[in-house]
Parts: sequence; C-alpha cells; structure tokens
Amino acid sequence: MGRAPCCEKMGLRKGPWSPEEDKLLIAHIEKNGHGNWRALPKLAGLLRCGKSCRLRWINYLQPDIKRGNFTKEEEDSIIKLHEMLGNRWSAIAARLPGRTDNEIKNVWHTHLKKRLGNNSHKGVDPKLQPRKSALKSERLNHSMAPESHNNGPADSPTSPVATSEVTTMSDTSTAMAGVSYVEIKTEETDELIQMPVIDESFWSEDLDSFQSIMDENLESDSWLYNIQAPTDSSRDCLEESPGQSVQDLEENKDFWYDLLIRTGGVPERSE
DNA sequence: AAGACAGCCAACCGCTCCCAG
DNA sequence: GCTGGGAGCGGTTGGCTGTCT
Repeated sequence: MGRAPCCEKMGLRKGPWSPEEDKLLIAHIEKNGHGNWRALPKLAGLLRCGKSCRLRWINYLQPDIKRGNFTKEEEDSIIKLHEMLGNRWSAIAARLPGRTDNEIKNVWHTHLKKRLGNNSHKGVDPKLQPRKSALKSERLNHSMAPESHNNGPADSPTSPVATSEVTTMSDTSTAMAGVSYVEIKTEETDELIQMPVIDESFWSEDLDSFQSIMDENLESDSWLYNIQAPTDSSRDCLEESPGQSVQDLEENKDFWYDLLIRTGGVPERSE
C-alpha cells in the first residue's frame, strides 16, 4: 500500500541541500510565495520534489526560525506540552515560536526523553495517542464528556469526582470553540456541578478562550478546578489512559500561565 | 594517529487528512 | 457520496561530527 515516493522520479535530487538550492528556493518563495508545493520546484528551477522543498523551507529556511540550542524554559515547555499533547509535535511547535516540529522532535528524542527516563517522569503513552481521525470525530461531536470514567484523581481534595451520572450538556451559554460542559456529580457532596471540558481544538487554536476562562476564574484563584485536561481526546483513549488530571493541571498552573503569557495568550498577572 | 562508538540532526518515507471536481 | 491529488504529520534513517580508547 502507499503511493510511490515522490522523489523516485528520474533526475530528482535527494539528500542534503546545497547553498545554491537554498538560494533558489528562498528567492522563489520570497517572490511568489508557495502556493503549490508540487509545482514549486519546477517553477523555481530546482531538481527536487515539492515535498522536499516544503520540508526544507519549513524546517530550515523560513525567516522567523530560531536556530541554536533550546533554553531550559523551552525544554520545560516541551516536557509539559508533551505530557498534555503527546507526540503531536506540530501542536507543540505551534506553542513555541520559532521552533519547528522536526527540531522539537529531535530534541525530545535526543535529550528530553533520557532526562525524563531518569526521573521516571510520566507522559502520554504514544500508543494511546489519538489518531487524527479520532481527533476529528471528537471535534465534530464536540462533547468530550468523560461519561463513565473518572478524569480526575479520586484523592484530589477539591476536584469534583466524576461519577457514572455525568451527563453531557449542550453548550448553551457560550459558543466558545473547544469548550463544552458536563454535569458532574461529586462523590463527597452529591452535588451536581457544571464543569467545562476543553478539547483539542481549544488548546491548539483558541488561546483567547483560555484567557476568557482564566479571567473569569482568576479572581477566585480557583480556575484550575474548573478546567479539565485536553489530552484524552477520544473515549477509547479515556478508557485506556486517565491522562492529565485536574490535579496535574493544578500543580502546573504556573507553567500554563507562563506559557500563555509568553505566547501572548494572557496579560501578566499582577502579584 | 586512527579506529570505534555515540550523539545529533537534516531529510526521507509512508500514512492520513482535506478538499476540489 | 466518491475519488484522486496535494498537503501535513509523525516515525525513522543515514551521514556527519565529536569523543573516547
């Protein structure tokens, strides 16, 4: 299965790019943009396939790419984001301005994985990563309700404990992208409370929404109790992996806040 | 000095998704 | 609704470089 590699056609170069090829590619894209990657090499006078050109541009030639070593903060961000998102390198890269998915992937495999291995740090099992199709259907359903599974730690003192009586609510009061609401009955008090559930699209695309939620909740300093983690993006996944808990988010509150500040998501909090 | 080994990273490969026809 | 082509993504590889013996 699978179509033949696009570079197998006669005469197309493979392997490392020469400075001349880089110049040709940059000159062409600066002048014409990259509307059609497949047609680009011909137009630019390159003996490469479009895929190779795209990769070279995205990973190396783009003007806003940050080269050089990763800072400690960047590495920490990657670790946290990997906990939340798993091996979704492009999603992680989207939160680290100037860094590419390929670069992040390399750093992960060469440095961070070992580091975490030593710390027996938990992460999302790659085998449990949702496939894109799962993400898509989840977005369409827009209700990532943990219907029959506890998505938070049972021993978390203040977090609600999901029970079998959780029901998905229609998103009536807000039309916020990536956010739906569930009713959760707490085990301790038997109270029904509404809880926002944030899905993948929220985290990857809508920092403003997060800002809104944070703004609403920061005053009481309890906002994290009301946000569920985004990592379990399909019911199958939920069944196999409890993923990030409310408690995890709680512990990492500062991290999320710092990240959002750095990426322009929220204004700095006045202490 | 040179061979072996390990680490790093740019690039490739194969798969899935998206969308126009 | 179906199909095919292009784009994007994540996993993997291969070659270069640095370090060790």
